Amino acid sequence: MSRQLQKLRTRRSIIDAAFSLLDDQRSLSSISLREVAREAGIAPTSFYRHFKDIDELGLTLVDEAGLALRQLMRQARLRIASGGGVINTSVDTFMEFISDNSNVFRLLLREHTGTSLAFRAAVLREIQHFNVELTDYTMATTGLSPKVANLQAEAMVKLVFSAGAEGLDASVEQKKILAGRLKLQLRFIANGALRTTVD
Amino acid sequence: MSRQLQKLRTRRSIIDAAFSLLDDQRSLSSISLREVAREAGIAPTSFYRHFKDIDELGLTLVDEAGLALRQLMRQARLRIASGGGVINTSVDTFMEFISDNSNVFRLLLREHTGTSLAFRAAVLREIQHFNVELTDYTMATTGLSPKVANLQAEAMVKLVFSAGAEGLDASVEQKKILAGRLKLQLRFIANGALRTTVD
DNA sequence: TAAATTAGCGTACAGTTGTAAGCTGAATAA
DNA sequence: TTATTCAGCTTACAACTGTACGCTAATTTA
Repeated sequence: MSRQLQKLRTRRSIIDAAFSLLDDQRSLSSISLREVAREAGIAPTSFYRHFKDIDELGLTLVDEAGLALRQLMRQARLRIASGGGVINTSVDTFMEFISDNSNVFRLLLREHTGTSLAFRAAVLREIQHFNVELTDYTMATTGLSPKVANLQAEAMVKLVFSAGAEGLDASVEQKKILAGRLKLQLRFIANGALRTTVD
Repeated sequence: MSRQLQKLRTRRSIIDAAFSLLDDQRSLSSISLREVAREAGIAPTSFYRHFKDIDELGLTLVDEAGLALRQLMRQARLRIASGGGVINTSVDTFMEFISDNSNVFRLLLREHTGTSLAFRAAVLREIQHFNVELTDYTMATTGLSPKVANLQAEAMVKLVFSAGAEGLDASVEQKKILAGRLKLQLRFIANGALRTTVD
């Protein structure tokens, strides 16, 4: 087998090993290099052939998680096009995502308020993507001013992420209730933004 | 000096030591018993005379942090009584709090999404206090239905905490901007809740 | 084919961790 | 006064950490 390909595969197995360790009891700052290496089936020192640090691996994981979320958004946009309502479709898509990729979302959630400045910044960048896209969408569909559209988008993204956090630990029925409540809260904001005078 | 008193003092110095270690780079799960003991000026094993675990200390810290926040709310209520608007006064009081007690708020924020189920539950209880009190207040002052009042309160608390998180890393000017934006977003919700039909 | 590169390994070390065991001296109780 | 209690200490140990160093074997290059 080609050397390059093998290296890529090992790298992937390190990344996968790390994700699998990030359950609801572990965070990036609490997994050790040796533990990741063990899970990936390599010697501790071999780790360094792929990443300078555990931190470099961490940033890679945040990037991958952000990418997965952005792909989710594209998917949601497709579903919106085929009817169902923006809020409904977006919330449902999002809730599906956190159920199917709980460790991925958990990583973003955890590191958003975590102990590493670099990780926090990386997660914030990903969230900013959401804010920008939702702001643009809002301006295009409602004609709200940039300022109001941005405030609305930011508030909505915060509520969605916050509900997602609750959803991680919730049962299926609880998630349904949660999604219903979230949709109403988002409508509050949408309706309120239309009628609130700014400045 | 009395033995009892001395024990209480040592206990306090352990708690204070722990809080002082919880800066923006450390969380409960990353501070060690030995480190806390070192900071408190006692031998590592003496720690056990006061707490069974590092976890027991952690729960104590969360309780103290929650208490501090509840005291803050009382203070805010007093200020509201003397005029200025509910949202304005509450946000300003809250922002002052996170500036003056950043490590206390950071603890709640961190453990809210942290790796310990017990800590997450403890923080959630504290947040629930906020939701309940704000729900009651909203029903009393606006006459909204319990359901809508609760949805509104929950959304508001989430936005406030989320803005608080951003405020921790922000400069004074940034905090002002943040507070202004938060106030507008809370008005969106307040206005929206009044006008959104539920069910 | 011969030489160079390199992914992965084994060994090793110093530093940290939690905590068990037992001692000491001072505050308290009798 | 004498006996008891107990907060805090010292010492000790096994488990774990990150990572430096040098070797091996196989792929890649010349």
